[in-house]
Amino acid sequence: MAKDRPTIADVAARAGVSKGSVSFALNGRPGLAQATVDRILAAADELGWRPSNRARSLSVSKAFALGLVLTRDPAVLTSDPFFSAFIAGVESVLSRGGQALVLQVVTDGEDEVAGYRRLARDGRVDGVFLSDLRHDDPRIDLLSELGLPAVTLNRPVGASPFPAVCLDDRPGTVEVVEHLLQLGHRRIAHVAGPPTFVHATARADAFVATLADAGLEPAGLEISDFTAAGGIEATRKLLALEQRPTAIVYANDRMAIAGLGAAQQAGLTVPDDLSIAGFDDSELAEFVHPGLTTVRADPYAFGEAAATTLNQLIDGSGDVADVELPPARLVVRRSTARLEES
Amino acid sequence: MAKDRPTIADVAARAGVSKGSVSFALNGRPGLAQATVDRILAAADELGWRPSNRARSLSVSKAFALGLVLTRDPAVLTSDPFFSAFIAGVESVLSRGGQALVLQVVTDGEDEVAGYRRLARDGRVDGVFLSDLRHDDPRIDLLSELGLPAVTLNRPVGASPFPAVCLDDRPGTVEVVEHLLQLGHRRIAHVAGPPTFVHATARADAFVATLADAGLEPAGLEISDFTAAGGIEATRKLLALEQRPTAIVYANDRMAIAGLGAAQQAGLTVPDDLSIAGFDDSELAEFVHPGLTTVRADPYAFGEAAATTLNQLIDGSGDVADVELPPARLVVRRSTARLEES
DNA sequence: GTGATCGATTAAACCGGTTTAAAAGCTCAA
DNA sequence: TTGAGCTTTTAAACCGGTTTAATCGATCAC
Repeated sequence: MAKDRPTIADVAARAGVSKGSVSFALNGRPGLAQATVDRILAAADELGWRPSNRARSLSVSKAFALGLVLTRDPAVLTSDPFFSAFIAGVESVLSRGGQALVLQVVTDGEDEVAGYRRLARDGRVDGVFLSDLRHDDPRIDLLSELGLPAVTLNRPVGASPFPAVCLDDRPGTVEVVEHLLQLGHRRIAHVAGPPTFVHATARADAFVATLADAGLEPAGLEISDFTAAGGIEATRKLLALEQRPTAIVYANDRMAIAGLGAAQQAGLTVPDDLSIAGFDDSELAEFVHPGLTTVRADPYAFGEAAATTLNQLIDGSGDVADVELPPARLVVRRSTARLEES
Repeated sequence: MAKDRPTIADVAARAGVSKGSVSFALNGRPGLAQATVDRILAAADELGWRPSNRARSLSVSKAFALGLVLTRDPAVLTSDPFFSAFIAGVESVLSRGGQALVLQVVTDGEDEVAGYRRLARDGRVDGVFLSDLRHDDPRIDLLSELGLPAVTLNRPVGASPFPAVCLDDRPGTVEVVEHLLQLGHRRIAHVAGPPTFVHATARADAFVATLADAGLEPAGLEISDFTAAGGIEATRKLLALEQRPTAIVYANDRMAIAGLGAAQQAGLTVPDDLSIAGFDDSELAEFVHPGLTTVRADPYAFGEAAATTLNQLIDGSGDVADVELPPARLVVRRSTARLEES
């Protein structure tokens, strides 16, 4: 009943030409008479012909798909608000072009390497996105070795053979700190992400540098892990300091929201006793109490740009330039306030 | 340099047999002498041969991939904690078997239909997961029409030609309500998800039924939308009631956490003035202040079971039975407390 | 010794496209 | 009239597997 879809041979028969001519016509190759091309296109249209990308895959050795490997600890049901929007952005590019996105969620570093190897070995994808860049990221060498094209989300620290699509974290961080300084804060602490991650150190460095520009030192610098649990712990440590900070800047919203809870549990009122700022502008940020001052990027646009760039690299006409996206910007809500003289 | 990978012809040459024999040996087909099979397998092993699933795809008309289409509003950078763990579970099954997961994140109903059509038309996947079931879900007919095998996550309300993998929401909801009743609450309200969703009504129905069993009526029933913003609004309405509820049960954590913020903003202390419970046990649930009483499922196992079942359906030997997973269970934290007589 | 039977193996077709090399048709010059 | 030089078209090989039908060789009955 589900009548077989027409193949290129059916189109050829209907147009009264050979398979080869049909292929030429469909791919816009020169060398065919215009009249013939028109006839073939009409025939294809009438039959409702669609290319089989299985067949195309085999003959042109392409997968017509891009890959994303996310390394996440499933015990912590972590789910970045970043990625659903990012993926939607990627999708918007792939759906034109008839490409697909292959996703892998793996739980540790070993699986991660295995995941990329598998994508390459099975020829599942024509290229991959490299997210959550780490210092001396082993994936860069791995992908070079595998010969798998890639685009890095933000710029790795060392040399990289891959184009980078960048959304700079630092201006947002600078804005947060300057915002707090303007509110009169002088004892400002930072809860950073794991220093293995480039974006964690970038934010921490921007934090320290901005304070330094104002002639200040961090009132505390806790290295944490981007999780809510880590945020709680780091916050407790900071609040236990002799000179308690009057403001804490977190490297992501998850830690900030957890830290907000920790501060409240410790009997502090936010923002009266303590100002708090996050990073990401996750959905909840707006709706916790008090609303979280944070930094907002545009992950959807990030996804679009990354997909476009990766496709350019794969279609491979020459070098592909890095792309610079508008940086994340400060969003002020109620969790930060003018320092009360006490 | 990147020497071409060995093909089945190379293996055949090395083992001194024909291509066909190699194919038989590798697929464990009977009819070959054991000695020959051993020789072929050894040759394949020595050459490091791996099947090309592009070629296999073409000749057996299978994609060796499963699909998941998520409909999410990217403006609300919603990201279910459910799905990253679910996907990791799916992945754990697919990685054995050499399959891949194709993910689409779409932003509205039209794109959703187009997404499934595209997956089917392009032969991208051999089957799909049907999540976030709706009443009279149009996707069931759509997929039947497309002839795309599917597994539903939980059971649709009407007839369905597809096997269902079920993780019952209701026992958890019943437990929440009973927990609150035991704490002495009598005015308990519910913030439900959109009634189009089966799981939203399932939770709401279980809520109402459990109260009814105790001879009570809901102290309020707000229909919301699973978002934080919706949770805020619903909470405000409930708190404005003449007879304010002493406890609110939310259909998910996101609304509950937002509701928590709203209650605090309204000057209430949770749980002293108001008990609050969520659903999902998202990461933040444990770390907001006070820690959120909620209901926890095992989305990783859900993913495993769904993938296994879908594969059984695709490999298609006979009917596939529905799968019943252990239901979600109550997790008690600090956001619910004994009702203080006032 | 001949033919039937059966197990092991192979050649070739096939999946649905792309691509190459050759052929066919046409124009034009010598 | 021949053929050189184009443009247009086609046949066939190819991508790397699977599958079918045929073949080969050995065993067995008669």
